[in-house]
Amino acid sequence: MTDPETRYKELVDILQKKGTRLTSHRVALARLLSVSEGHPNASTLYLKLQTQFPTISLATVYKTLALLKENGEVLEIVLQGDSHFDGNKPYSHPHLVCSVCHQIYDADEPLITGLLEKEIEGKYSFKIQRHQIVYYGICQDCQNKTSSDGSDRKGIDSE
Amino acid sequence: MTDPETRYKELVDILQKKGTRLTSHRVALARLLSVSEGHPNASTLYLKLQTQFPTISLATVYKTLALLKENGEVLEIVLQGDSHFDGNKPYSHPHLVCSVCHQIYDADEPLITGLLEKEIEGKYSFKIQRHQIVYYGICQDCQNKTSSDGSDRKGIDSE
DNA sequence: ATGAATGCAAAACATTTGCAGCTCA
DNA sequence: TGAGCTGCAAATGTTTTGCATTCAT
Repeated sequence: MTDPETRYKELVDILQKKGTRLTSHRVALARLLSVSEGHPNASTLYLKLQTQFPTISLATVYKTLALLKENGEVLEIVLQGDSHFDGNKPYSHPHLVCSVCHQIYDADEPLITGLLEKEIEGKYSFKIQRHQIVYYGICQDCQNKTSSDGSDRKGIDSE
Repeated sequence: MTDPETRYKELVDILQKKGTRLTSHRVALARLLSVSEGHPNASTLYLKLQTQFPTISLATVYKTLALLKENGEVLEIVLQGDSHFDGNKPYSHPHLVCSVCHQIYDADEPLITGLLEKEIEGKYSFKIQRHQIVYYGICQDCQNKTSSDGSDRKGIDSE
């Protein structure tokens, strides 16, 4: 949607307007989130930040993610084992999780989603606030890797 | 779907046919799962079993749930904090989670689901194996409790 | 300068694991 | 009888918390 630079400024702006302090670590996490294309977890974000900010702590990463989430600027995807974070599309949307490589892909919200939610709200008298939709399966890359040439090719391809 | 008694026999049958041993604790968990209407987590199952089997351990509950899950007889619903289990409808289907009372409700799979999955499979070349769809919001009970008479009524109603 | 934010280490959880001993088949 | 199962306790891994110190404003 928005380019990383714009999104970065947006995130910093929001923190500023909320009256929270713009520490170097928060700014760095905002920048990292804005340029992240995947769906990193807290540890991954921490490790990446650590190269530039050797004193940053994992606790600060968690606290800053919580802060951004409270303000609706980060989407948390709760998976088995740990949570993953999206600071670029912080609204409910479906994800595809590959059972082989464990990569997480974004999916567009299908057009009928609105109708579907209306159906559920009517049928169960349930007021929907948000959703987490995850499809598990095999991604295109992993289908190609395992189908054509068979057998396992440890160490031949990139990880 | 099936009544508890039938489902209980089914579960025991499956364990038997798989060649695993029918220990008293496994049989008890099978029975408990078959009569459970909600979506208990491991601790809840453990606590309920403990009243009849004081020596049962939480580890055994986890191991037995894993065994049943491997055989496709239990559905695990991964939520923030812990997993919940359904031994009666062990196939992917949507759930509604109330943000107020944290109750988990079953939803029927909408009829268009098949089409939706075909759309995703085509668009992303992703081979879907299963899904976990969770809608978060306010359930009917909690809407009624908080809307009409306003304010909080601690201790007046049942928990 | 002062209160919010930080790093650290410890705590809090759910879940898993290793293993000696028990028990179902 | 003996492999599979069990309970126990310890280990694991993620996330949270308490608190003295630091730092943005």
